[in-house]
Amino acid sequence: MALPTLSSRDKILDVAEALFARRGFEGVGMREIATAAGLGKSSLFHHFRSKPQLYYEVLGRVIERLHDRLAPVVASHSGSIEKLDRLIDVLVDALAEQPTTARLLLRALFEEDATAHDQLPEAIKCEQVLADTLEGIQRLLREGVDAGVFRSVSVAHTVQTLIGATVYHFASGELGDGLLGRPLLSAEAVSRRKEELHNLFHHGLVVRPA
Amino acid sequence: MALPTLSSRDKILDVAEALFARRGFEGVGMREIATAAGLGKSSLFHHFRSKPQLYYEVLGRVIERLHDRLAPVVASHSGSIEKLDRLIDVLVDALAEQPTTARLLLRALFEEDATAHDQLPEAIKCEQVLADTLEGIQRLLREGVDAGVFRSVSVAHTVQTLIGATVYHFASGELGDGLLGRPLLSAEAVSRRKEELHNLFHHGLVVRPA
DNA sequence: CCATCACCCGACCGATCGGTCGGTCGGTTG
DNA sequence: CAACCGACCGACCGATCGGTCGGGTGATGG
Repeated sequence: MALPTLSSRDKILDVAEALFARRGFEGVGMREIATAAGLGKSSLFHHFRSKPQLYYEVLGRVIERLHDRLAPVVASHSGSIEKLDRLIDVLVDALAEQPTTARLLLRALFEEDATAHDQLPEAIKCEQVLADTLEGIQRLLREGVDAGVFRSVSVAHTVQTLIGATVYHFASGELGDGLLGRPLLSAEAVSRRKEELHNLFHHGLVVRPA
Repeated sequence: MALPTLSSRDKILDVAEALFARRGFEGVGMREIATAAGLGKSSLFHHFRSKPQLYYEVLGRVIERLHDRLAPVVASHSGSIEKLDRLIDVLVDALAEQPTTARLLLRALFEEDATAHDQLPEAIKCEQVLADTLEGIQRLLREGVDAGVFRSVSVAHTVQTLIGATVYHFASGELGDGLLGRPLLSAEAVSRRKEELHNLFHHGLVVRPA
């Protein structure tokens, strides 16, 4: 475990990410973040202008991490089915590796900005990268529909289904099959989830009558 | 619009439901709820013991409303496929009719209880009814799998997919197809969503090669 | 006519919120 | 040596948090 004495700024971002993921923007105080990072509260404001700015910096990191993994998939030159399968795999992998991602992303996707933080440059960039990522997925689906490989669907609806089925799955308790409560992010569980989604999108749930 | 001068208690519950759905437990103050209900803050504490108690009373109403609509479906004596279809229809209808339901439910499903509210009797009842509802859906799926009508799946995973695909859809902005931003809860949009889900679970997304 | 009651309110409480201020410390620079 | 610097901190600010308290009001009923 090489701990290269990571800078205070990164340390703050890390603990803030964990806390915001768990309890949301309003549920976490700056003092709590500071003590969790081993600093005084005032020191946070040396590195970040305000609480919203810190929040969106955290969120931006998360969204960008995800974007960087998804972008090559949607930009690749394979067939629509393989692209969809790879998208599911990469998405599930990314969400499983960092448990904070799903929760922060889910909050970002459905939560309203109580106070108008939208003018923050960090918030604007977040929204931009996120929109870009989602639009990439839409394009992937649209291509498949145009090529006749996918059924004619509302791609917007399908994206939401895909997001809901993945992000929500990892954001919620991940109850697992029989092993209630256990964290259960084993490689086996992850590949099981991928298989479920592959099958659902390939064949649906209902067994073919013939 | 018959306004039967609904009791202050119900008025409080209504406005609190709307506010909690929008900004979550931590994001809403008692004073805001009070003024929105046309009362003084102290009056809230005449009807409800504490803020968590009010929150879980709100949540309980929502969950029970949903439970009451879903229970007859899972208890009915039709085939698994029809049951699934009806489940989707009823679920989508319920979420579309009251936009607060999806958001409150989503929060309840994935948010952690920051402070241990779990000892509240209202919270316990919430969790009970919710667990009962989810278990009913699991039973529905399990029956279908046992009867060979559904593919062999992890029913827990499938429930989460179903929840994610419906609850998340209505909790998020519901961007709609091309009409960005518009509320768009028209009957047409709702039945479109049902159709998408029916098709997904019946056939998947990929067009059959033969 | 008076007691009771549900209902409602303004004033207030201690705690905590995000954020500021003045200042200390250790490490470059010249 | 002095001058400067980023990192950090304790003390403090006004505002707001959930919650309490005592008292007011209007309808009810003996």
